[in-house]
Amino acid sequence: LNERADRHFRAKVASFLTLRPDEISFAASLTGNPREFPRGAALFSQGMPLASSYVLLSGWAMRFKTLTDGRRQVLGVLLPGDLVGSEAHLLAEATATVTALTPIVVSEFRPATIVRMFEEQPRLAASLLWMNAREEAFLGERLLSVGRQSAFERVGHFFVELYHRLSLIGEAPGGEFDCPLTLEIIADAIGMSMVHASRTMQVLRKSRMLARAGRTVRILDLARLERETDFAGLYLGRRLGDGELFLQPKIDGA
Amino acid sequence: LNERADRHFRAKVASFLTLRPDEISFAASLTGNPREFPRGAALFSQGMPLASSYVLLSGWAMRFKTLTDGRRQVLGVLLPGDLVGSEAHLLAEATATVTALTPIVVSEFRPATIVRMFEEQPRLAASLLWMNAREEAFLGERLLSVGRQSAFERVGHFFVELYHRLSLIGEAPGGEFDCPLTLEIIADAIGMSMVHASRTMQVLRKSRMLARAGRTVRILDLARLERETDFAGLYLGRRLGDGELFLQPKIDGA
DNA sequence: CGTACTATTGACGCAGATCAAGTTCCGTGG
DNA sequence: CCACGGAACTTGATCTGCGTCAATAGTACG
Repeated sequence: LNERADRHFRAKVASFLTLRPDEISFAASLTGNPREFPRGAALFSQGMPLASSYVLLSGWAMRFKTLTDGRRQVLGVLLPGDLVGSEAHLLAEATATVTALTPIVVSEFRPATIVRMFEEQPRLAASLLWMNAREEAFLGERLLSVGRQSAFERVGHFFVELYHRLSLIGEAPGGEFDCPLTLEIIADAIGMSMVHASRTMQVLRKSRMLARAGRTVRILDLARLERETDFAGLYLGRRLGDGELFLQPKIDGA
Repeated sequence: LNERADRHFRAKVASFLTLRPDEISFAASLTGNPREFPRGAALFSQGMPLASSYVLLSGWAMRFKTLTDGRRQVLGVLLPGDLVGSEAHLLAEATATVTALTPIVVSEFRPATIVRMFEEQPRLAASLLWMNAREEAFLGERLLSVGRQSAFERVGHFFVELYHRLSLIGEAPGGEFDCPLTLEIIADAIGMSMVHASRTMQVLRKSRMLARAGRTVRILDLARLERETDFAGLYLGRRLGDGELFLQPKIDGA
């Protein structure tokens, strides 16, 4: 049960570096101690000091911020294998709220584990930095989209990114996936109103690129969608070789 | 000359942890090898593989992304002491372009230096993660602002953040600072048109909160500006104690 | 089988984009 | 020292993408 769930996390780390046996066992200590949360539960909230970090083992969650009058911006959707809240230990408090979008299973671990990792497993520590860099790249893409794209482009771009991330963990066979996001959440992720998001989804449907019926989303024309939304790729990065800690660039600077 | 410039970087790291002598000398190896770029020069570009990372020693730079038709989104402004491009080694390529907004001095270092840091100086490696987390927090704030705030709030919020960051490095005495950003750049940072940014600046000026004359910006009423733009703080985090690597939270999770 | 989400549709209004002329501010060279 | 040319900025007029409001209709679940 837990065995299958933590596969996603290890697969994610392994997409960055080839794990050695000792590293696999250390990584396992991050994905032990499973814990469940019901749909709607908050793992932690904006402004709160944080006691633990989590690996999301199964289910979906989202990270969002709110203004004092209630306006909300979804910063990102968290999928199985994603690390949650590791950055909030470094800052004094959580800068965003994380809530479960479906019933979820997470693995909780204490900051002390990260400390040990930095001291004993530098390669795993580097992969933490890598995950962080990846998150930041997603945020940058979203900011570009929200700041400079039309409603049509924003919606399309959002779903293309989601599709690619789900594909990586084998959750979008045949371009179709189960999507527990409501229109309101989608709207809050791309910075527009729910009403307009609804109308824009219909344009996408009518132009035969993307269909959403109930919780099922189907990508109808990926190539066109990527072209018309200026989708640039997932920025996953190259894999790390067996011995190396960081990527050795091909071009050497003086 | 270089001595004074690298103070900012060390001060920044030191705001996270108290550097030990060996750590200071290691950090110095990051700020050696200074190199100059003229205004407008690109350190690296979106899509390019990266050979080096940089510490910005003096001057301003910006990080931005563009869509294929030329629309531009500024992701952030880089100030003295900031780390530039460390994440791009982990991903295959730079996800944004970085250009100099003034003549700048940077210190260039090779990825191998980061590797050594992870192996020999875990506390410094952790501070790298901290800087990354801080960057991500800024990006999240910006996304909230661009996605959910009015033009007035966005402009105000942008300058309040800038003011606080400059204050930390002692570059905004008396609420006044030199700002080499053009209106067009400001507009591209907050996702609006230059014309509207211009009009909005005038509203801020007339309401006696913020004035911008030539390259000089003066914060006239910080408290009101922070309140009306829902500014939440800089998320700098607590300082690390002498022995510890990561923050030990006060509340212990099970 | 009602109560509460979630989504759709239409009407209307406005914040902010776009277009088009200026104007001011420089740095540069004559 | 002044004239010139190009940034950077301002101002006004007009337009439109998207927000807001409001009513309706599925859907899901207890």
